[in-house]
Amino acid sequence: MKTKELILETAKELISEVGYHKTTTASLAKRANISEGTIYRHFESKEDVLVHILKDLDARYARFVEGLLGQGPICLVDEMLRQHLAFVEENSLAIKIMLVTYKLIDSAREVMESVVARLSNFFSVCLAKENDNHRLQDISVQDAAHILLIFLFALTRAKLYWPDLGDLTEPAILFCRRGLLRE
Amino acid sequence: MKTKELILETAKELISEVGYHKTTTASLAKRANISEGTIYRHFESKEDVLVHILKDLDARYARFVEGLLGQGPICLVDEMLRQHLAFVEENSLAIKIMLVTYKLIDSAREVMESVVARLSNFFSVCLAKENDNHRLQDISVQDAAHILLIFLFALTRAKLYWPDLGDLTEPAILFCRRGLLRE
Amino acid sequence: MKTKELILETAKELISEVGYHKTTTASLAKRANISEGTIYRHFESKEDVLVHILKDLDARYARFVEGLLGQGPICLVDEMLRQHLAFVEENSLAIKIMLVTYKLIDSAREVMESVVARLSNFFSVCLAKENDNHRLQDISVQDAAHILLIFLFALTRAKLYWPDLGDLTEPAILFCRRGLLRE
Amino acid sequence: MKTKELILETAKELISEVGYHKTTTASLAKRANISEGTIYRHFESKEDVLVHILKDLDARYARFVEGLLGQGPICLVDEMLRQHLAFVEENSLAIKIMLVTYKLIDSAREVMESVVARLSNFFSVCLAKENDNHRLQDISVQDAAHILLIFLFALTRAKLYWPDLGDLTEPAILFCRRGLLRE
DNA sequence: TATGAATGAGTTTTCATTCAT
DNA sequence: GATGAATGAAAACTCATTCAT
Repeated sequence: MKTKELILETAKELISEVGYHKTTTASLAKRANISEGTIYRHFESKEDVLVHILKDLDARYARFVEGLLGQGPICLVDEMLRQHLAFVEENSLAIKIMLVTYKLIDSAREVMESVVARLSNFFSVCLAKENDNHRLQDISVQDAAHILLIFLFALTRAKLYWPDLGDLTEPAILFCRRGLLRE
Repeated sequence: MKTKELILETAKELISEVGYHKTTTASLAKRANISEGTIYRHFESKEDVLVHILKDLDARYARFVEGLLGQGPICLVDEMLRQHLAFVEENSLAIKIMLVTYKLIDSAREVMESVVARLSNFFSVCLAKENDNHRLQDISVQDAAHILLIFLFALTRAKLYWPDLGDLTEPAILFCRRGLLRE
Repeated sequence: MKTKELILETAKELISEVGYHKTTTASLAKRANISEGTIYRHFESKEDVLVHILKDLDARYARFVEGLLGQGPICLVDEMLRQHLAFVEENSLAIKIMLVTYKLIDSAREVMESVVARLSNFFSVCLAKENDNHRLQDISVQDAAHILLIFLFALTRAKLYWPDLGDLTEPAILFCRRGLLRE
Repeated sequence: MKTKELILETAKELISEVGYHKTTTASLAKRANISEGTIYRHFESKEDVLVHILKDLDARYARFVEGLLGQGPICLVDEMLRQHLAFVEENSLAIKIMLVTYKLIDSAREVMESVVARLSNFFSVCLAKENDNHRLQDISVQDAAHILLIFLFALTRAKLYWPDLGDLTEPAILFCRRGLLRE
């Protein structure tokens, strides 16, 4: 693994464990078995490390959504949620970081907004299709997209932060179908 | 206003605006028009200020839930969500603080867990009643409670952090009723 | 007890227990059940409290020496040491304070010097008498006085700080007599 | 000189001059011509600097005693005192610090106790030999060891803090021999 | 590229002292 | 005389960043 990647991976672990402010450049260097100075050979600042982690997440998510949309016309609520939660699982560390930093650090907020915009747009597209098929309950596509959006974040947080609640995926999918779609 | 309350109110503003770590005792003192030393006459440490804010929120929430449960046998999903969101509005600053600190500061996590336990218990009680009346869809009371729990937090976050999404209260209530209850 | 005395007595306890720097005006006020401001009604500063304690000790010691010298021509080494150690016991707190502060606080050093001068002079007078009676070993009166002086301080410290060593009074007196006097 | 040693040497000077509490990290850094932060690269805390000074003294003293005991069976009171006072002269700063801090700072007390234990044990061994040769006056070995112990500390303090008294080494040795040993 | 010692501005915290009541 | 809240200067300590090697 290249040094730069090593720093990023280590930072992901550390920040998701203890938070951005409690992750010091000293602790990061120690955990990665490099010197503090080396961090600054690869990144402009501590915040820059964070930005790289989040920008990378944003890019992965962009590819993920592209992949989903390219799969064809099928775009069911079930599938959408299931796949998203799989994405969450694969990118849990970076997502954890995004969710706790976007209110605290400006550069993180921008990335969060980009992800949210992409996600929101994706849901709108999918739900518009369902609406065309008259499968949507009487709710505006936009409201439905927003509700789906925040509900997905809720599930994400449940998965990442409250694993004690158990795996809510299946009942949640059922709940969403009933809540949004006609039989 | 007593100095102690002044400090707490100012801290609520400041922390909810810029976060706990960026709120320094110096900035807090300046905003409250007191000296830094005065903070330490009333609180043991900076973290103690945070704990007071959150413990106070926990107490308010306990009273709120007690009030709801005391209102009588009526305990509909509609009402539950509406009242909770009103509570959120009235305590928006402290709730914002709780939501961004509970993953970062141990003492905040404890308060969060207390609030969640109370809320979860409340939802279980309410949904058990709906279940007795055979109004609950085929979903376990516990799963339903958990889903309601995380969805309420999602709505709270939407209200506090993403006001651009507009007021989702009514569509969200409809969504929940459809998702959880029979006609 | 007058407030001023109460403060002095409490300060003696506290300073001899934890030292001058760790004795804060807040802890002193709390232990004495008065307010911090009250200390400043009776003393100019925290150091002034210390000075009063030590000046008082100095005065007591002056009276003590006067008493000894007034007792008549008898002035044996035995008696001198025994009486001094009794004085130490009666004024243990203030002496403890003097012994740990005289190197650290200027005003304390002055008092210590006064006590030492008085003590040294007293020993010189006594030993000069012994010398006139040809009871002193071949050692100058001054050297003998100095040795007695530092040995007395050593015994004092042993009594106050190393009680585990047991009561060394009697063997110490024997040691001194053998060391300084002819049979 | 390495920075760590520079800090230790400077701290020795400063603390022995003005005391531990009046030695601030700022004054230490200034005197050593380094920044305050540098102190904390080499030591965990201000107290840790003190502990290093005292632990180092303890180690030196251990080596010194080992050296003395290894010199062979000769172990006369004269020699013992003379050598110890030479040790005091060579380590005057650290010893000064130990003598004024051991009542005030817990970690210093521990080191003092270690030194005292070593010293006490050493004196017991030596005096037991003198006793075997029937050279000891009628005094228990333990009492004699304790008296020698406190008398040595008295001489140490005289040397370090009351140089005005002149060099008492020779009369003090004579005094001890007469006080403890038979002709 | 990598190091790691050094920096210094910034942070929390302490505490003797003051002063309006 | 007594109070105790408020002060502010100074203390210990932290940490992102730099730079000579």
